Amino acid sequence: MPELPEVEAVCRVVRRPLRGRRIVSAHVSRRRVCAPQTPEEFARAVTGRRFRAVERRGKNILIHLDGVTIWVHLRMTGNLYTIADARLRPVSVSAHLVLDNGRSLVFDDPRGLGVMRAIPAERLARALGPMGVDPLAPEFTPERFVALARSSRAAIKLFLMDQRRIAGLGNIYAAEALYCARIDPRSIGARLSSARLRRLHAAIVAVLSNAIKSASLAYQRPGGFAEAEEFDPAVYGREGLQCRRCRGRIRRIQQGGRSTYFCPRCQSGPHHVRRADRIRPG
DNA sequence: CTGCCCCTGTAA
DNA sequence: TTACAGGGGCAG
Repeated sequence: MPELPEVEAVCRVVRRPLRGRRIVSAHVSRRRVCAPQTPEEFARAVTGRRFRAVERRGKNILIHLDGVTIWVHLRMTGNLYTIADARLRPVSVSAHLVLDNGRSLVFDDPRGLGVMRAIPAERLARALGPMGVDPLAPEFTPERFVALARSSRAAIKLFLMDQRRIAGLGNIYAAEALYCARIDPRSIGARLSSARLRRLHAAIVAVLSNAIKSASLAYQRPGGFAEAEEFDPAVYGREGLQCRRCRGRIRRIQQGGRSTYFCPRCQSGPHHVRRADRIRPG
């Protein structure tokens, strides 16, 4: 379930119980989670090391030990938390680390799509691959955003979700930000005015900051944030329902193989490229 | 760009 | 039973 706000919440929650602790042992119950490393290699790489810092970059969690970083990506259903007794861990746990105070850090992931790998410090940047600017970092300025968006010929929602451009926006908050800024998700970035793009920039920051607040509050107990979720989307998952702003009807379309929700009445655009606008090849 | 894959759970 | 799910990587 996690997008940037939930990943940030996970980091905040896990920071305190890990502070100063050492890893006594590591156990992988789903080989895929640390592939292409073997569970043995993973365990060897992290056992005995001490926690130094927990950092978020986009939707990635970096748990820095001395000399090695545990790279965690929660994907769709991953969750990270500590429990008092590893024997009480749920069956959906992909891996767990036993700490020197007896507690355990568990990577709970029902769908098993998540990733937890040990990366030596010198190989970290390469392992993470090309990553865009984090929308909550100071470098995420309106100017930078406008320039980025202006250079994109993709539909604006796909652009927002491209982690190589902006790291951290996912399907929910991309849709919510576009709704907030009243921009049609099918709009082409390069064709949007800088005024509208600046509005979108502000919307992204506002939507994410707000979501972090509710995610941090909601995510306090093991078991996940799903049931505690207080955040109620304006468009996401509301197909057929009434728009709260204009009483239009929320629509669902497909973009990049995923659902996009928006209000066709109050989210307008320079629209997706129409046939008539295209220049004939040849 | 699209479609398919990874995997499991849930709802219609 | 099918469709869909807030992730991303890959092939075509």
